[in-house]
Amino acid sequence: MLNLTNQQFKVFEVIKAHLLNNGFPPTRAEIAEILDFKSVNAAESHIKALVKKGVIEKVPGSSRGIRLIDQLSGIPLIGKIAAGTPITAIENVEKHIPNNPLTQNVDFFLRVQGDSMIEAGILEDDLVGIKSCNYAENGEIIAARLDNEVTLKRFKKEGNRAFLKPENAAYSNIEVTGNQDFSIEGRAVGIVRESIS
Amino acid sequence: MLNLTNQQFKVFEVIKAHLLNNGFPPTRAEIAEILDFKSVNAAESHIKALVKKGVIEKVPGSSRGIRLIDQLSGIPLIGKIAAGTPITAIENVEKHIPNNPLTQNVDFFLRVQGDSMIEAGILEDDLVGIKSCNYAENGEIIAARLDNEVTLKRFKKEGNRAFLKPENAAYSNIEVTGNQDFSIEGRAVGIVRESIS
DNA sequence: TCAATAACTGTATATAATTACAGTACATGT
DNA sequence: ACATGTACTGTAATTATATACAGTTATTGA
Repeated sequence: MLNLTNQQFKVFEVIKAHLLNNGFPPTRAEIAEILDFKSVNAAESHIKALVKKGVIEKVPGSSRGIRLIDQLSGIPLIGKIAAGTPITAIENVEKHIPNNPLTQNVDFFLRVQGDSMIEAGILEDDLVGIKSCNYAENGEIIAARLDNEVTLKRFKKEGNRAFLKPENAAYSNIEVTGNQDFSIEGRAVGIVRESIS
Repeated sequence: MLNLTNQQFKVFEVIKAHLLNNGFPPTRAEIAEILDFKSVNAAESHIKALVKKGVIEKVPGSSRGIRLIDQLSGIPLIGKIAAGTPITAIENVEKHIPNNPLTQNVDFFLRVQGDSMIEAGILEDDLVGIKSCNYAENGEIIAARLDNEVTLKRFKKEGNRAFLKPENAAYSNIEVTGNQDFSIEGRAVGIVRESIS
């Protein structure tokens, strides 16, 4: 999204706002009027610049033929986590998913690897919606980082010991000790399954 | 949504699809071309009818000046099914969920009641995305209507017998016989879980 | 049987909109 | 010093689009 000049950003915002308020993109003349340009061509050349910079798309010959590329809005989907990177670092982002009412509490999605949570109804390749936080209540399903791997497990305290508990009888509990590099990335608040078999 | 004639509904669907695919509404000419009308005025008069019936809004003088009236866009979420009604009948619709790329193949969502599919990772209160169809391949998870109740089960053929198979050892298979009022509403193509416990 | 509505074709026109071209002015990096 | 980019004004042509009007055919409820 960067590289945009002030004016280009304003034009981008006008397009976005018009879409939100009206349900369709503005014309050059409408952009010019809103930003008080005296020539429609001012809008036109800003649009060309925005296309060049990859933040919008044009449909030539079509009235109002403007599409936002808007890759940076929406909720990031985290694929594999590169060692040593913050979880939402750009290199970890597989794609972005537009916001919608079903995902209002979700900060990012994690794609599930493996079947360790199968008994909680969470299958491989499911997208787990995660709300960022750095603590967890007993019994919550959380995304935790253990020695630079992010894993989804149920968090259990027993006395003064803490465990990451898979929901699959085939796996055993992982005890969290001071020897490990342990941190909580967030708690699971939803699931999206894109295909069913 | 009712009160719409078949053709009016088609026009409405074309507008919705165009918005989803292109980010802006279609022109009269585009609607006419898609639906194979030879006159743009066919589209125009359907639009007028849709406005009259309150499902779209027009911005006079504006190219592509069509807005969907909110509630009817998006994907219907079906709660309880009233006996004897078509599944997507308006009285069955709990709310509408905005379209998004994760739900591109979904015609409607069903809210899961009960735990009969728990071993397939489908839990109570999950929203199951359904793609409408009236047949099923062996082994697919389908939404089927049996004597005016809609149920989600795995469809199994064995020889010339057909079964609806729960994915929960506590339940037993249901055989589909000619004595029942049986029909297939669609097949499951996705899951959304709004909360996790 | 009449009026109303649906569902179109076909023609026409005013206006909405894109887009090219010709300028001006200023800033920046090479 | 010069090309390149930003940021506009102004004009104009072509095309895209909305929308009115005049018909036709078929269906439906009063």
